[in-house]
Order: sequence, then C-alpha cells, then structure tokens
Amino acid sequence: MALRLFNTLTRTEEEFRPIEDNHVRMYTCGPTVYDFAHIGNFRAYTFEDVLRRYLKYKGYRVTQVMNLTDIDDKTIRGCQAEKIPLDQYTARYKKAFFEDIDSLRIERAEIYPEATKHIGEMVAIIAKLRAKGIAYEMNGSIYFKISSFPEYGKLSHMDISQLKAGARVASDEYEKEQVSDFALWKAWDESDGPVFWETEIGKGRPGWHIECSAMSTKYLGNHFDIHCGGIDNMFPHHENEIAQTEAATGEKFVNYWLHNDHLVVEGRKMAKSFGNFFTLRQILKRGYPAVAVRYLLMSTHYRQQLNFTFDGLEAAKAAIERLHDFVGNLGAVSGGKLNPVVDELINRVLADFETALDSDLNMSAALGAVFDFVRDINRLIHDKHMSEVDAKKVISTMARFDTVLAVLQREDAALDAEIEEMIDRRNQARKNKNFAESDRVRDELLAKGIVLEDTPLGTKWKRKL
RNA sequence: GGCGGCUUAGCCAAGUGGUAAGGCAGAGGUCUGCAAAACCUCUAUUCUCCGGUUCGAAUCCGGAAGCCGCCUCCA
Repeated sequence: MALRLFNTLTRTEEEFRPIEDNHVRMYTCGPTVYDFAHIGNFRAYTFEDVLRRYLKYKGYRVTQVMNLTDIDDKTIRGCQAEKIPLDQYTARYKKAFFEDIDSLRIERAEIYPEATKHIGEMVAIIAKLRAKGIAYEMNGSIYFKISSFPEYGKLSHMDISQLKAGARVASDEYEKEQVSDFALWKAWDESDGPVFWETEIGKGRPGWHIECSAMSTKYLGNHFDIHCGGIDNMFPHHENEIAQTEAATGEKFVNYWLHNDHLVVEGRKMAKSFGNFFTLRQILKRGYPAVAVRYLLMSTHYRQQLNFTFDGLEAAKAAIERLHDFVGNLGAVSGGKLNPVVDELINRVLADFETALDSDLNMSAALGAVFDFVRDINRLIHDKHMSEVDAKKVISTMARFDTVLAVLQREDAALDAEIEEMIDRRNQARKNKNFAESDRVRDELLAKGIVLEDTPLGTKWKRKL
C-alpha cells in the first residue's frame, strides 16, 4: 500500500510519490540554538523522526536536512548578555541539542547546516531577488515585496489584505512599502554589536526565513519532496520561504508540506507563567526515562494537539515495560511445535501496522495493532502453543516495528557483583524456605531498581525503567 | 476583527455513515511460598450540549458552550 500524507498546501491527504524514484529529500525546520529545547520542540523532531524512519521502513532512501539557526535576535541577545562571542554561545546549545535528540533516539539527519556558515548562499538569493525587482532596499535593509508574488498566502490560506496589524508589527520600525513585506536582510545597527557580515548587499545579517531557502535548495535542490515544521511556522515562516524561493528559482519549491500540531501540558498551553514549561532535561531530572518521553510524544497523531501529562508519562513508561517484558518472555520460549497461527498473526499485525502508518502516520492505530498482537502472542505462550522458532519470528517482527518505534532497546547495564551476590543469597534463602529473608532481599533489590521474577526456568531479573 | 483545530471511560487515545481499537489505572480470578510477568473476566447502551438529515450518526448538516492555536522571526 502507498503512504498517504496530509499536505497543508492542498489541505487533503495525498498519496506520497517522491520526485526521484525511491529517494526522498526532506527539509525539517530545526532549532534556534539560544537555549535548551523544550518538549514542544521535541514533539516536532520526534514526529519528523517517525516520518523518516517509516520512509526507510518502506524502502526509501532518505536525505534529511535540518537547519541550526545560530543567528537571530535571540542568539544575539544571549551572547551579548554573557559577553561572549556568538559562536561560543550557540555552540553550547548545539551540543545540548544533539545530546537531547540522542536520548530521545531521534536518528541523525544526513545534514545539519548552520545558518552562519551559509551567509554567501543567502546573499546570492537576495541579490537575485533584487535583480528581478522583487526585493527592495530601505535604509540598508532589504525586503521582499509581497505584492510581486501573487500566490502569496497559498500555504496558510491567508488573505494578506485581511491581516490585522498586530502589536508586533509596530516593533519593526523599518519603513517598508507594505507592512506585510518581510526582511530578507537586516542592516547592522549598534545593538548588533560585533555580529555582522560585510557583503555585496551591505553590512548586516540575514532575516530569518532566508536561511531555510538557501540551505534547503543547496542540499536538496530547488524542488524537493517534503518540508516539515510546527504548525506555528506555517505562517509566516513557510509562506515566506515559498515566496522568496519560488520567486528566485521560478520553480515549484516543495511538493508536500507537513505540519505538526502543538502540545499542551496538563491541559493548558505551555507557558513559563503557568509553571508548566519543561525542557527535556527538566523531565529527565525528575527521573523519567527519555524513551517514555519519546513514546508519549509519538503516540498521539502528529496533527492532533497532544496533552502532555505526568500521568501520561507514567502510562508511557508502563506501556514500554510491557513491550520489553513481551520480548524478554519470548526469549525464554524453548522447543515446542511450530504453530501456523503465529504466521497468521504476524502477517496480520504487519498489515495493520503498515495500513495505520500509511494513513498519514496514524501511530495510535499502529500501536493498537502492536498491542493486539502482544496479547494474542502472549496467549499462545501462556497456552504453550508457541515454539522457539515461532518466538524468534515474533522477535524479529518486533525488531522490524522497532526500526520505526525505537522503544524496545534496553539500556541495561550488566549486574554488578554486589547485586549478583544478593540474588544468590535470596535464592539460597528460598531454598531453605526462609521467605522472610528472601522477601527482604527482594525488597532491597527493588529499591535499587532491580525487579525479580521467579520462573520455572529460574530467577530472572530486569531493571525498572 | 480574520483564519484554523479540538471536545470519545478515572487518565491518555484510535475510530469520519452500519452499531465504541489500544495503552495506563482499577476490581475479581488462574499461576506463585508470597510476589513479578502472563492469561481469563469485568470496567462508555454511549462519544460536550441542542436541533436536523438518514432505515441507521461519535462520524454528515445547523446552532450553542468550552478549550487550544495562527494573524511578521514561537515546534
């Protein structure tokens, strides 16, 4: 079956067809590296990770580009506050960003271009737009003339003439021909301090939108398959990207625009004033495993607003433990007669999983299929209708799912000598029917995060998530 | 003011015309020295509310209420 994706451009679900056979080129809006990213940011990156993993699952080769915005108002303000160079300031948050996505098991994109290393490419586009008469200069800054791009608004379905002149417009004191014209290049002023580039279009720094146009087309070509981002970037950011890129190249820019909805925390929008604003690091500090955050972020359909709660995080943790136990228990199945029902169940869950994800990445439905499968197989194990060969097939099916889900891999360290000694001591006590002692040792181990299971094959242990 | 989305059990969340997936939590049972894991049974006659269309609506239409967004640099 074919993958279908909801395209913001057309507001319909469309069958996905890459431009190049079997090769998908996608651009995903990345972080502005001025602070630690919050869980809302990671919802976007987790969604994009699921997308790229599922594309690969379907056999596509993926080239993903994710930008690092390391020059904008906030990074300038930040480095000035600390009185350190811009690159030194942003380096800290670039490093943190990669640590965070690693802990969430977000696969690395192929390319992470940094805005500050692509000023030349941006200048080239701006110069081209100016030569075409689509951009104009005003007091050293350069603006894109929206009236010269009749299709402006086609992504967000906004009618520019209806836009309310908001408070934020007033803060942009430059004299533009039209309020909705946006900056391609910002002339240097004193508040920028040492942050500027001397270029053929003047002394200053790029506007925000231009970096994405410059870096996406550099690495993916003028026309590529997918562009993702948070729903808030739809307007104006992506709308402006389309305008400036298509005006410059004369070609269609992107075929499929995908936008993830925001998350709210405990039923309210995430805001520092509500005390419900969390970075990933803060969540981890509270003792939750990153993989539970991953599960929670991806388990709701990406175009649905997600309610992030600590109860939900506990539930996510428990759900992952069920999956871990499932795979662990399969490993203990030995001998037995081949059961053809297992193949039927595998075929069914593969079909259901893929149908769900093909349908605009319906992860909730896909997980539902996986858990149905878990219950059905557990029943066969319980009734002793599973063979070792069957169990191995189930394990590899789960591994296949996990190339998309990425929640199965355990981070169990080996037991240290002290804990092994405790387990031995407990088993000795059990043998002697000294259950008071054995239960005491078990509680002690539990306090260390080690859970014991006494099975017919002996005592098994696992680490709590 | 313009535009968009959402409201399904205690919590999270699928389902978009044919009689309510799944996860978590909870109750009872089997297994176990006791647990754990697993299995079995139970847990929404009903989908925010009010109308309408239809043989049939959580699903379509109209209205109301509540919540969340975007409207110039916020994922």
